[in-house]
Amino acid sequence: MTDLVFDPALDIEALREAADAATDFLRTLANPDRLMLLCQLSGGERCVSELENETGIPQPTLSQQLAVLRREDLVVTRREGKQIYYRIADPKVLIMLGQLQQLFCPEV
Amino acid sequence: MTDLVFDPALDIEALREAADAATDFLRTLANPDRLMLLCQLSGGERCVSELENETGIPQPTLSQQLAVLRREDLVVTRREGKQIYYRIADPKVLIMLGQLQQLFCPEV
DNA sequence: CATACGATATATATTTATATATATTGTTTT
DNA sequence: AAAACAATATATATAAATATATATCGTATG
Repeated sequence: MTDLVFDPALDIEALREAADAATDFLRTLANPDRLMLLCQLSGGERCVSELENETGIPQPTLSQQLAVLRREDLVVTRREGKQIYYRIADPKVLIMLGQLQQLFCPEV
Repeated sequence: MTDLVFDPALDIEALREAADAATDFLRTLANPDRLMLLCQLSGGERCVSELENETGIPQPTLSQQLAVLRREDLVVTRREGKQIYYRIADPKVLIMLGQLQQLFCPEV
């Protein structure tokens, strides 16, 4: 019998609240387009047209998915002339990307 | 400028494949009921009625969400008389639960 | 003011969640 | 062994959320 990963002292309502917060976060990552965008942004900020070239995601889809990431405060933007640059704003994203890479990109 | 979390040598098609696999996994976890069930199971196997008592999730919902976890091979079952016992079958689940606990249950 | 860049709106399709009812499997009692 | 009961699974219907494509709009720059 392994140890509990979640402490039993964390009662059921507390667990449910934590689970709600965690699933909000997970749902936001759980889309291939958004996950790829975050991977690109993990290497530093990018403007929309750069992301479009790097990922091949069509612009309106890109814009919609970036809006989701903005709404969840996972990224922030900065305007420079006509370009809008995106960067990761939540450190949890980088932690989770590192973990996912270990689990799903073992060869790297 | 931080380092890329994902190696650039991982070209875009490879990245997309990894992203697809990762998002399948994330989507399965990205539901409060399923996440709570996995948290309970992280402490060792449980039968359905135990899970029902511990989580308060109504039985048909429980059974449906457990079916999702089975279909994705995240859990396996064992019958003992009338009871069916569930346990975690994929080590990635435990790793991810530990990570989520660090990110979302800092007080524990 | 024309053009480039990006955001927003709308429509449609697909997926996922939730509730209720019913079926299946196994156990216990007679 | 048949009947009654308990545990779990499945089916069906409906509602809600999400994804995807297309079209349109706004803003900044040259």
